[in-house]
Amino acid sequence: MRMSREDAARNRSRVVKTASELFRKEGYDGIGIAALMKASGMTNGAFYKQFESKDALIAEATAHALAENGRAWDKVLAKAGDDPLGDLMTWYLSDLHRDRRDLGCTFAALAAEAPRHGADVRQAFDGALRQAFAKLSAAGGEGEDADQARAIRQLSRLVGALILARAVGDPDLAEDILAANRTPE
Amino acid sequence: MRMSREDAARNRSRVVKTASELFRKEGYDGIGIAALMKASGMTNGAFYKQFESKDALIAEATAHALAENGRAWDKVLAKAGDDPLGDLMTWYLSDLHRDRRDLGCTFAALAAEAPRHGADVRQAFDGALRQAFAKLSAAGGEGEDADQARAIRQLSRLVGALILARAVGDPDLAEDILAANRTPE
DNA sequence: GCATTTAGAGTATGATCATACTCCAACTTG
DNA sequence: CAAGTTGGAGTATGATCATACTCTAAATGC
Repeated sequence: MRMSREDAARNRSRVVKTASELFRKEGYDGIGIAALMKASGMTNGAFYKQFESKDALIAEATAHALAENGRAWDKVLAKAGDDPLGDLMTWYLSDLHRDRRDLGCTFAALAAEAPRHGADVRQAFDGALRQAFAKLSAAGGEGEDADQARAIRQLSRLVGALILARAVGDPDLAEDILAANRTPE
Repeated sequence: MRMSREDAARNRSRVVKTASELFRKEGYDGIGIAALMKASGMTNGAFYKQFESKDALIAEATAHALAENGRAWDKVLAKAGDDPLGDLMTWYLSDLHRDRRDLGCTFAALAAEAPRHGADVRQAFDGALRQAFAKLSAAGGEGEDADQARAIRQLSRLVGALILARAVGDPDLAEDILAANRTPE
């Protein structure tokens, strides 16, 4: 039965949001259209009225997740004290962030799968990465926005640390990895 | 038709080796038993004579890949000059390594998928990570084997950098990420 | 307010998934 | 050399995959 334009748009957004969380949690290949639509409160029949293909949803959900991550960074930086970089790292390397892949950093959750996907997905990573570098650079202070290379190193380290801490079986080792990385350089 | 014990063992090893490469390239969910066996020169019918399940192969192939990576590190360190850490980083962050996911670092290729898999897979990562930390610590010199935390930071950064460089669409950005990380601290 | 459009449900498609059989030639064991 | 064993081929299973239909009630456009 037909919905109003508003309802339909709301439903569509819900699918993108649900997909952005389930892809982060289960991987792009780990969740199918039927399960995705069910988790969004609809049936598979509705999917192709809203999206061209699963690949199209992957691109859109990835961009959505990356934008949401960017807003989360801004929020942390907005309420940061006199050491914004330290606050950002503490938050990023928290146990909570380690345990919530579905709502956490998309770089850590999905960047490793990006090489197997289309140009639109990769370009979303390009843009989000450049923004993250800029924010880290600004938060670092010292050389103002000067040292982009240092920001690149810092983000690389954060992403690697979160991925490794999540991969590990021994919780103590996971904690060691996070703790060792809670330092600016 | 039955093979000799030796032939059967050789076939089994070939499946593990092929799987270790194809899992790294396509992800654990990105390749099926039939395709895997075909790539190993056999048919799916033979698979369950050698392996308990796909999960069992995942654990074995992951351990194999990690062990092979360890040997590659040893080889690089063995022929290193007076800056073993620098040589290791240059090799790890090379364009060649970025482009060959199938033969490259298993941390970068599969650690992001490990949280969705069994204890045996995660434990393989535990052991391989501890070995990598020890090798980095030794290669770093200075405080001898003292500073494990620094080794953890270095590996986190290497793994993150390789993942991000592979994810990106713009080749210049990928190169910037690799270049910025070719520095010891 | 009637004709047209459409979002979503329901269902069908053929491919591929992991797993489980049967069958048999050739190996191993005695 | 005969009997017993087994690795691999071939094939079958039922589930799930992405995608594509039909149908219908309700929203929109005139």
